[in-house]
Amino acid sequence: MTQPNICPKFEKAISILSQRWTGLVIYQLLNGTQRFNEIQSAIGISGKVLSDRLKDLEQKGLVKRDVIPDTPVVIEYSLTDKGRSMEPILKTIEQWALDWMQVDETQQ
Amino acid sequence: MTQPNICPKFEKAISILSQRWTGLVIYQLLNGTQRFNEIQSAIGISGKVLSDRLKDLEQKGLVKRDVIPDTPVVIEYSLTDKGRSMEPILKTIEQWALDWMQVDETQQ
DNA sequence: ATAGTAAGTTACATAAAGTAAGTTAAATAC
DNA sequence: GTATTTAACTTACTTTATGTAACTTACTAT
Repeated sequence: MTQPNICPKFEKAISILSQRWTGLVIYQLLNGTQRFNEIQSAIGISGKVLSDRLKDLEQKGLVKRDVIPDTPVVIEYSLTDKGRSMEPILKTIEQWALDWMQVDETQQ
Repeated sequence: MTQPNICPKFEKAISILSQRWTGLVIYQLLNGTQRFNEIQSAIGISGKVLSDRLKDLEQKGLVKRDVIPDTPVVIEYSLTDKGRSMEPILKTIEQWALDWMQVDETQQ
């Protein structure tokens, strides 16, 4: 047996979540529509990687990018239905974190 | 605002899950105790990275490594209680995958 | 003796992420 | 009206993570 035997849908889902920052970006957008710099300062991601992630998430249909023709132009990011459907996943992780994670310096 | 304002426990939890392969390794071990090569061939991970991940998960208290003094020696990996406590997370992801993921070549 | 298996490790190559400076366009600030 | 600031990125470069393939060690089977 050299071929993986994992459900391809599950594999795809977990490959999304296991990309660094993706979970945090979606978690952050669960709070509602936000602008680039808001997301960036909220989660402490670099502009370059946030830009990558947002493009990727948009392309995957999880995030919507809206250009508001204000002056100057404003760009708003929000979750699509598909994006919002990940809420139970993030909430389950949140609960697990509260139950099992301890924050101290001596343990990584 | 330049500092992140995310709950540190949540951040820690999601940093575990957003490390490539970690979710799949735990998911795989939900099926019960397994040996190195079993995990490797089941999920299609390289020996090097699996070795890294198992050490890491052991150090985080999620995975237990048992040396069975058979001849030749057998090494078994299994989840600790803490590791098994991630089951709801993985199951939620699994359900989401069934509901929302489509597997085809035209979409990434 | 020779080959095979389990559980890794090592050396090297490629890809992803981080850092910091630069870009564009419009909006104040002086 | 020139100079600075802000938003939303992009570019160039460095560091870290991951992948690939060959090697190791200890035992077993042929």
